[in-house]
Amino acid sequence: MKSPPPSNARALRSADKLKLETQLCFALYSTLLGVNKVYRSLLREFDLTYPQYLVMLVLWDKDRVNVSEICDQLFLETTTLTPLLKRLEARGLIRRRRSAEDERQVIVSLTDEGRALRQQVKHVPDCLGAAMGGSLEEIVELRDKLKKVRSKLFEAA
Amino acid sequence: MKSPPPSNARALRSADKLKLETQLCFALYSTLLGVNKVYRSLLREFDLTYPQYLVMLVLWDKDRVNVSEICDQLFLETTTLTPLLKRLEARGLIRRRRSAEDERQVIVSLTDEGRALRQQVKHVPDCLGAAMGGSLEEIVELRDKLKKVRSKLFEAA
DNA sequence: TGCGTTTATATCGCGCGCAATACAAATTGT
DNA sequence: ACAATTTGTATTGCGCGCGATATAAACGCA
Repeated sequence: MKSPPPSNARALRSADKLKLETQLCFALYSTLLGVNKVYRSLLREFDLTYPQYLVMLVLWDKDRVNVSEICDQLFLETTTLTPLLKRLEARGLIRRRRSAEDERQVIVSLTDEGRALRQQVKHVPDCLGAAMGGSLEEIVELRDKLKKVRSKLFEAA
Repeated sequence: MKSPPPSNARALRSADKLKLETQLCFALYSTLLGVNKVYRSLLREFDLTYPQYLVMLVLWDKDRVNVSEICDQLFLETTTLTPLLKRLEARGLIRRRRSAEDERQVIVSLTDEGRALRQQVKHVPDCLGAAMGGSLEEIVELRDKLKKVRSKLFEAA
């Protein structure tokens, strides 16, 4: 009713910026909670978590990569990936072996079961597209805007 | 070079949909990793995590709410919030008391220290805006598109 | 009144996600 | 050749985030 207009019509008052609905970051955060929720129900039958599924995506694209290359592609730390990879190995989807050329490196490769899984999950991206709604154009646009924000964030941090 | 064009020029082949760079979900996931990274460095001095900060945002907007109302606003489960709230209480920022009217409810309220913290962090949203770049219009547009995706995801799951 | 159901919160177990730290292999500089 | 540095991975500790489960309070209804 009597809310005073800010001096600059495009700016927000400090109090408004502290509101949840205003914040892009919270929209991102809460949307990802929804993404995880959907992936959980989709990947449940394969006994996979979403981060594990992401590692499989990396390997299906390029087999036999070392740990730090997976780190780089997924924006994750070794600390996160080492135990995750061990679980994938225990599950029988991947193998981990020290490189012969460079003993420091651990080469991650797909097992036959890991390779075979690809066919079973190939419908998953479509399931998510359906769950999120929107046209292909909208999805591509949103994705590329996020990538831009992501690169800004990682160079800022 | 010799990649066969799909029957529908706007559609993607199943193999391409399984690539990381193609996926909107991974863009979301990895962008949030960047968001968390920036928030960690910003909130470090206040000894706050990002989810804890979100709870404070809820309380600064409306003091004296029960746990499930915080759950609803943050899209989180009680399971996540109960221990988080205990940590905030141990840190001296909030109080937790059983409601007198309904003994099942736990009413969460700000301490003086919790209320005072608001002034100290009010620059944080601007810091993130700067870290993410982009105009206010772009941010608002991206935020609202994410909200739309979020509502779809939660009704799908 | 009494009994089944719903609601609100809590406990437990597990898998991320990262900072701090450790350590061995590889590389570099002298 | 050897010491210092860098690189690649692993270990530990802690805070989410949620499914499965538990429990007490409130409610509904015969």
